[in-house]
This record gives sequence, C-alpha cells and structure tokens, in this order.
Amino acid sequence: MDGYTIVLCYTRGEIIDCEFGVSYNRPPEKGVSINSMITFYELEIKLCHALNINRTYTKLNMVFRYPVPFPNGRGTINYVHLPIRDDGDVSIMFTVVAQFPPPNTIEMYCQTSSIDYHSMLSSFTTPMHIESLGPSQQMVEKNTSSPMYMQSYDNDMEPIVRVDMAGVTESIVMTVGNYVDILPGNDYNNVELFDEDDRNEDIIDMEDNENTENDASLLGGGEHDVPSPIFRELNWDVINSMVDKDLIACTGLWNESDELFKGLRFESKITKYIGPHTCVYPKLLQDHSQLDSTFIAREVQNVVQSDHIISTAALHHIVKDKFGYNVHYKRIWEAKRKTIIKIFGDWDESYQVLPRWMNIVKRTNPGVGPQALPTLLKAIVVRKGAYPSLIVHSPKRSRQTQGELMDATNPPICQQSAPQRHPWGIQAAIRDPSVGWNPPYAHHLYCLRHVVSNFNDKYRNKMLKDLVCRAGSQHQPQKLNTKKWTLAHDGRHRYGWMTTNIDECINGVLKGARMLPITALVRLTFDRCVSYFETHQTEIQSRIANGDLYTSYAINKITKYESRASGHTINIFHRSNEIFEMTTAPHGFHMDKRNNIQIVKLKERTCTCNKWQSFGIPCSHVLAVCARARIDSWQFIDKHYRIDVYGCCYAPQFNSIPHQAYWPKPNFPIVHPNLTLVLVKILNDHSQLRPACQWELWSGAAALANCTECKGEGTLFIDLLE
DNA sequence: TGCACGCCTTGCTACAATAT
DNA sequence: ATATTGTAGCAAGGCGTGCA
Repeated sequence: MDGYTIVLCYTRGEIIDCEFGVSYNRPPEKGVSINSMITFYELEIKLCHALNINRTYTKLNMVFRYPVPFPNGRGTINYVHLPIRDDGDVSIMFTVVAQFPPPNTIEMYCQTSSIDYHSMLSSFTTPMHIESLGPSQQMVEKNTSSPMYMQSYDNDMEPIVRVDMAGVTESIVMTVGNYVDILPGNDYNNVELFDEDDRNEDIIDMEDNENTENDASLLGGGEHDVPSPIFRELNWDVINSMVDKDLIACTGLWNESDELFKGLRFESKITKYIGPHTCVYPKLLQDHSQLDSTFIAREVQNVVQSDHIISTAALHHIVKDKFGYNVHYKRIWEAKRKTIIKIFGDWDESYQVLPRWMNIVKRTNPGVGPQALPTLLKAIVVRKGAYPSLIVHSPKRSRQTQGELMDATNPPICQQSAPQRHPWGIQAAIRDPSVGWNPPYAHHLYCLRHVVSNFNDKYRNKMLKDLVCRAGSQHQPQKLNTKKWTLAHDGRHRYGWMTTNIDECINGVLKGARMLPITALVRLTFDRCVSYFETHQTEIQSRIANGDLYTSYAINKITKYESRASGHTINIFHRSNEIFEMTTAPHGFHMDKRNNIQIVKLKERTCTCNKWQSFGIPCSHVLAVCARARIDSWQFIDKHYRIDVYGCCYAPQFNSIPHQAYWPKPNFPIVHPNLTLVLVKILNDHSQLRPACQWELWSGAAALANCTECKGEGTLFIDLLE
C-alpha cells in the first residue's frame, strides 16, 4: 500500500471547537484509500461514491483537518480547517499529512449542500468563457420539454434548475485547455469541448446514484450528446434561441457574461450574429482580461495563507494549471501582494499596529524585548557555543566590506556564560552609537569571504585569490601581518570565525519572515524565536540528562586534535613553570609539513600555533602536553563551550501574546507621518528630475505645488489625502 | 483613475563546481 | 563525504507609459 493514503470521512455531524482546535462531533463514517496523485475532481468523485452522495443534486464540501504545530517545541498540535476546493488544496493536504503523525491519514469533514444554480453562475466571473453557461431562468422554463434540463420546486415553490454542476465545473476547466475556434456554421458539434474521459467518469459516478433514470436523461444517450446540459447550452442553437427574447428578461444571468454579451448585442438589443465567434481568439490561451490580479488574489488566498512564503513562480503555476491562462508575472506578483494585505493587513496600517504590539510584548515578556530577539538568536547559535561575541553587519557600511564584532553579553540572559567582559555591549550601541560601536563594546573586523571576493573581483586570478584566503586563515602572527582580517590578529574576538556568513545563516533561520507587513514580520520572527528556544531547551536538557559536559562542537574538535597529538614529540619538559616545547607530526593533507617547533605555556594558556587562543579549545600541542604531564585537558576548554553555560542562553521562558482586543491602550504617543514633510520629499524627488525648477509649496492641505520656473506648465498636483 | 506591463537595477538564492 | 565557493538566474520593486 505504499504511496496510498487513507481518508477518514466524517459526515452527518458538525465541526466543533475543542482543546486542540477544530474537531468533529461524530466518529468517522468511512475510510477511503487514495493515491497521492489524485486530483481534486477525482477525490470528490471518490468520496461521493463512498458516502453515497448524489452529485447531481448535492455538492460535497470537503474540509481538511489541518494540523499546525504549536511553536512550543513540545510537539503539541492545533487543528484548523482548510476547505479543499482545488488541486492546489489537495496538494497541500498531501504535503501536510506526510509531515504529521499518524502518517498518511487524512481527516476529512464531508458536508453537503444543495446545488444553488444562481450562486454557481454568479461565482463564475472567471475567464473560462462562463458567459457560455448562461441561459436565463426564463429560458429554462421555456425549454422544459427539452431533455437537457431538469426543473423542480423547493418548498417555497421557487423554480430550481438541477444540473450536474460539479461535472459542469470540471468540464469547463477541461475546456480551457482545449479551447478551439468556432467555425462559421455554428453547428453545436463545433463547440463540443468536453473530454471523452470526463464523460466516462461522470457516467461511472452517476451509475451509483439512485436517480439513474433521471440522470440518464441529463446525460443523454445520443450520438451528439455532451456530458452536461450546460455544455449543450454552449452551442449556437441555444444562443440563437435567445435573440427573439426580450432583452431585459435575459439580462439577469447574462450580466455575468460581458464578453458574449458584447458579441451578441447590436443597437441596444440582442440580434442574431452570423459569423465566427469573435470572443474566441488565440490570445485567450495566453491571457485574459477578467483574470486580473484581484481575482487571482481571491483564488490563491488559501494557498498563500497556508504558505505565505510561496514563490510568485509557484503561484504562477497554480493559476496556469487552474485556469489554463499564462498571465504575466507582474500580475501574479500583484495578486500575491493583495492576498498578503488581505491576510496580514495593509503595510501602512501595520506600521501603526507595531508600537502597540511591541508594547504588549514588553508587558507580557518583561526582560526579553522583541528587538533583542534576533540579536540574541545570532549570539547563541554561533557554532553551538555561548560565545560572548556577536558578528553583525555594520549599519553604516556596505555589507561587502566590513562586519562588526560586537559583545553580545546580556547579563539577564547570559549571566553565567559571560563574565562581564564588555557588559551591555548591545545596549551601549543602542544608547549611544558613537560609543557602543567602538571598542571595547564593538570591534571592527573584515569578513574574510568578502575580502577574498572583492580581491577576486578586482584581480580575477584564482590562484591569488586562494593565497589571500589562506593568508587570512593563518593563526600564527609571524606568518602574516594584516590586522583586521586575519585570525592571527583577531585578539580572541572571533572564536575562529573568519566570515560573517553566520549572519546569512540566521537570515535562513528567519527567512520565512520576509516580504510581509512589518507587524506580521516581527510577530513571525518572535514566534520563530520562541520555537527555536523551545526546541533547543529540550535538546540541551536531553544532553545534560545524558551526562554531556560540553557542546558537540567542542567534543568533536578535541577528538580531532587528540588523534594528531599522539604524533607530537615533546622536546623540553619544564613542569615547574609549565612551559613545553615540541616537534609536530605530519597530519591530514599536509603530510609534507612536519617538524615544526611549537611552544605551549599552560600558565598563560597560549600556544605558538595560536589556535588555543583563537578557538578557546586546546590544540593538539596542548593535548600532547596534557597527556605527557597527566593533566586533565578538559579544564582548558573555554567555559562558553560548557553545555550548562550553553543552556543558560536558552533559559528564558516566553509568554503568549493575547489577542489584539485585550491589548492595553498604549501610554505613549503613536507617531504619524508628517504630510508636509512627505510632500517636500516628493517635491525634492521631482526637482531632482528637473533641477532647474524651484517648487513652491502651497499651504493648506499640502495638496498643490507649482513650479515657479515653468509658470503652470509642469505644475505638480499631489493629493496626499488619497 | 486604476491597472497592466516594459525596462531597468539591485539583491538574493539555488545549485554546480571545487576544496578539504 | 562534507564544506566552501562562484555564479546564473530569479525576485522584488521603481519608474514611466499606454489603455480602457
């Protein structure tokens, strides 16, 4: 059964709220096995078949019970409902069930509703030639003798047209890809657009229904029959039958179909059109005016909601698959922007909400301000050690040239990890940049990768580039004398890190929080930080329970050095003043390198190879000395590698943020933009385009400005109220 | 007036190539 | 085998223009 998934069908009950989100008040009624390649249409048919649902009269509404992990790292899951409406939703469903236990089990709430012909039509303001769907109700009544329609009445005696709308919908979708030009002659055979396979599927489905007899009349059995009555309406006979009708009587449903309406209407009335169907032309295969960004935004909202970092290209594919039109990339991009506004709110409004959100975070999580979170995160994840240093990009300089090495010590959080070497470094930088961005709070050092990259850009020589890289990576000062970008001169600030790429790694950790309104972005970052902390707390507690004393990074490095240490020969042994000299052994890829003399001074905690000073982890020479002198080498490992110190970084606990309705009124002023200043900026921008012009700002609503040079010609009208 | 789109620049990411 | 590096191509977005 590999590749198959079980759908547990819940029906005849209601969706209710429970402790873990949505649930259902009845046990599952049926289990259905499906494969992961199934389409939305096939799934609908299969479930209808399993649940004995007559698709002719009843629409099946499928709601997937979507598991969403709580960001607490404990594996708690909250369930939300995701309506399954298209292939994209089905795809998301399979992706989700592959990630959450129980594996390959889909919980589906199946609810039914009567097919509402009117709303179905009105919802089809799509580019799929839905205009062809629409005979008016009067028309249906007139055609009661025709076998293609079924008409009945509900309790209010309102006429209801009952057609196989699911089949119609699918057929329409199928036609989009198979659209053909309608040749003169207008025989309905020319517009027979359905796919043979679809018809067969419908028939199979109908055979299971109780109303087989009636359905047979719907389907017809003749040579020229089409799979649904609506498709019979696509033919020109039906269209022609309209021309004798009163225009007003026909407009109700036909208002939805501007394209065809235009094609049929001459001199304020519908008349018979002789000739090719002009609303069908090759360009429709590429684009459609009705498939605008607003419509697309509506269609992809579910997709964006469940995956807000989905790429524009992926949305492009979804739209193309769904509608068969290849719309412009920019339209998709615009649709995505609109969807995000709908889900997360407007960008401008978001700036107004942000101070209030920050306020509530400060109240509910005292001591852990939201602005400190990404910084804190960066400080912690550096090679799984609780280093007191933090590499950040300079806010003033190009990221291509220089990074700042800042002391990340934050006493309330890293109290045990950092002995107040440069206390409050971050706060100092925030308080006074002129002080905080300078030693001893911050140290300006170059990122080696960027140095090498810039070098390569200029000289385009791979060999020289490699030499620069090797030079920068040297630990020993005597080998090279470049202050800012070599390990030899870093003064123990870098802990071995020669690049600022760690910053990019953190961007990767938080990369989901991008391209969103500012408050949504900050909230998402906060949630991810909370999740990150929870995950690592669990991991560290587990390691402490196992008896680990140091981080895996330190253990691995010691293990590597131990293997080299056995080859070193200790020449001079001064136990009293703890100074040792040794001859090194060849190792790794440097088998030609050997017989170097290194001096280890245990009291000063230095080795002439400089690695001990750089990394805070004893090098192979120190380990050789320790082995010879029977000294515990682990005592020389920097305390920032201790698992308990590392764990202190993740000690803070976070409290949840209440709903916006419960946020207190802020006791600080909310700053709004100064419209006059905005206008001045706009004017300045324009004056850059026309430097000779002097712009005169009018008072009042700051809506008008004149160019004093052009005297009216070139007057700017800027309405900031819009 | 709103929308769509072309042209352009900037920045980022994914992936292949290379190094260790 | 894994980490690092180089780079092509993509995405975002600004600006201007045309169209309905």
